[in-house]
Amino acid sequence: MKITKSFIIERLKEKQLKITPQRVAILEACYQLNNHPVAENIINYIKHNHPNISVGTVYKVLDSLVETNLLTLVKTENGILRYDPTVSHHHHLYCEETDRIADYENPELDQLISNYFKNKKVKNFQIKDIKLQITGKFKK
Amino acid sequence: MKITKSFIIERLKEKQLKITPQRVAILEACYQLNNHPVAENIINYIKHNHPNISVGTVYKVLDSLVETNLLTLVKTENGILRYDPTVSHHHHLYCEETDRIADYENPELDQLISNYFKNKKVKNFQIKDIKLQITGKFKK
DNA sequence: ATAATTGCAAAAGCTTTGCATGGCC
DNA sequence: GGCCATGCAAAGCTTTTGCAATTAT
Repeated sequence: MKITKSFIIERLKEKQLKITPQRVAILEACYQLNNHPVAENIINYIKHNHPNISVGTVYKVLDSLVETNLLTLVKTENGILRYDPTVSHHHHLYCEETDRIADYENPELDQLISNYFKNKKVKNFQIKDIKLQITGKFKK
Repeated sequence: MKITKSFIIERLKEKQLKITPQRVAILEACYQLNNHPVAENIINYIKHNHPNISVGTVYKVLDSLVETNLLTLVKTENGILRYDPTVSHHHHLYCEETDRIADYENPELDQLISNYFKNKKVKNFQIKDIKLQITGKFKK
């Protein structure tokens, strides 16, 4: 899927966010950077077009994009926030040797798990969503 | 399972770690605090017995406990490190309203998923481990 | 004895905040 | 024009680091 500027603007408009060059650039960067970027990755990526963008702005924009569900946060265990532009249901492949994280979609598997939990409830817990964190190695 | 001091010391010895009061207290705290504590929780918990323990020491000890696999890190999306004393294979229940995280074990489900991936490989990825992030609500 | 661990304090890293300025609708 | 977003810089919070003093084996 090719990410165009108008696609980005459409997403922002849907959420009634004002269209600013910074927001467009940041959301676009999240789509282009395919590795669930951290704030610094985004800043570097947009630096040539927005040399004066401030770190504070980037974090504020990211906050509002997460709040409006244009981005989601990725769970990690190293204490750095990473952002994911894919908001539809999917799982993550975590490389155990590098910091690479990839998306993984599999509706068939979702169905299997969902069916399993139709019969077997988790005690004292109401399930809303299940995501797999799949750890391993990417093949070269 | 009752956690005794000698149980803790046994775990440390298995990993050839020197037995210090700080290490014993910190590992014990991780077992007693049932909510995948952050460093601050641990410091508060052991404060009455170790009023002068230093923050730096706590982090260094936690590092070595993670390195020796006496603790694991929990994946979160808010950038704070949380520690888990259960190192055997298990999943996590994440409360969507609070920061509560609970362990969830289910060998039958593990089997189901493992069987599924025997036939259906993930492209360009060699799976080592699969954990579920189950989001939802704890029932009162 | 000696090698590792601790405490302390400083520094580092990431993120948030406040406020004046500027830009979008 | 009015309100919201941005830039800047300072502050905040969590975690790491270096080193001298202490402790476990």
